[in-house]
Amino acid sequence: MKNDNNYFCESSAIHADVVDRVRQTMPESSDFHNLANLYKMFSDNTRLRILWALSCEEMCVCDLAALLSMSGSAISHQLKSLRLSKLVKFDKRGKVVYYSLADNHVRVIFENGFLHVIE
Amino acid sequence: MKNDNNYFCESSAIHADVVDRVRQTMPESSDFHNLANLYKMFSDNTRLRILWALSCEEMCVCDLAALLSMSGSAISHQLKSLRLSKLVKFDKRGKVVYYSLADNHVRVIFENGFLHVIE
DNA sequence: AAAATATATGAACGTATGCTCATATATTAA
DNA sequence: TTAATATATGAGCATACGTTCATATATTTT
Repeated sequence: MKNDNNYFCESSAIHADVVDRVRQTMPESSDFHNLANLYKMFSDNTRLRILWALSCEEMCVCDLAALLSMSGSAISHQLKSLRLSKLVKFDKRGKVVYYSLADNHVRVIFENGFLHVIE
Repeated sequence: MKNDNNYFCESSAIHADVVDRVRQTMPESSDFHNLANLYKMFSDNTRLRILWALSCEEMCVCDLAALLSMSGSAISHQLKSLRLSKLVKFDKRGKVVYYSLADNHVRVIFENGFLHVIE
């Protein structure tokens, strides 16, 4: 017989003490949500290269499109995500919009990531 | 008239010097690929909570299912991804499989992430 | 004012992703 | 040996995501 409890393993949770202990120190749900969204920005090749480029120098949309051999539209869409996540800031000068990193956290996150990847 | 060059902004790349400079220091394509895949593991709420739980204590599939109120199947599928990414290791004792973090890099990545999220 | 340029954005489309469900395998218990 | 338990896995499905395309807006150039 398959009842609801089966799915949640309650009738047989092998280490209730472990589960309880971990549960009590769990960060808030919203923290995980925010963290997942932050890492999502780093989980796409295009966004990753954009962030890396901006960690070198301020660049406009057209520069980024040329650097990555992609359409300005694709770059612009990704920049919108990065803006919404507050990872980049921009400065419009004439008809050109210059993007740069919002703060240095991004650089730190990069460094740690590369450390792990290179091993 | 719309030609191929339009899409790559070559005819008008506003700052060819900047683009060239950044291009020359670009990491290899495979590095970005690996890094994106690493962060992808951290970009999902379920995986993030699994990793966090395992950063506290070694846990079996059933424990994790109970902790996160999810099916063992869902947990098992995610653990497979984490295994393939070499972020977790496991130890089968009897019919129970105990999972734990593969190394301490995961903890470091977590700490940096939370720092940014909390601000 | 009209044309050209840089960027932004909504819709559409194909692909990737995460979960469920059914089922398989391995181990222990009866 | 048979039943029960813990985990793994493939197929299917609904949703999310990233790019293209068409088009809009803002600014500069002619």
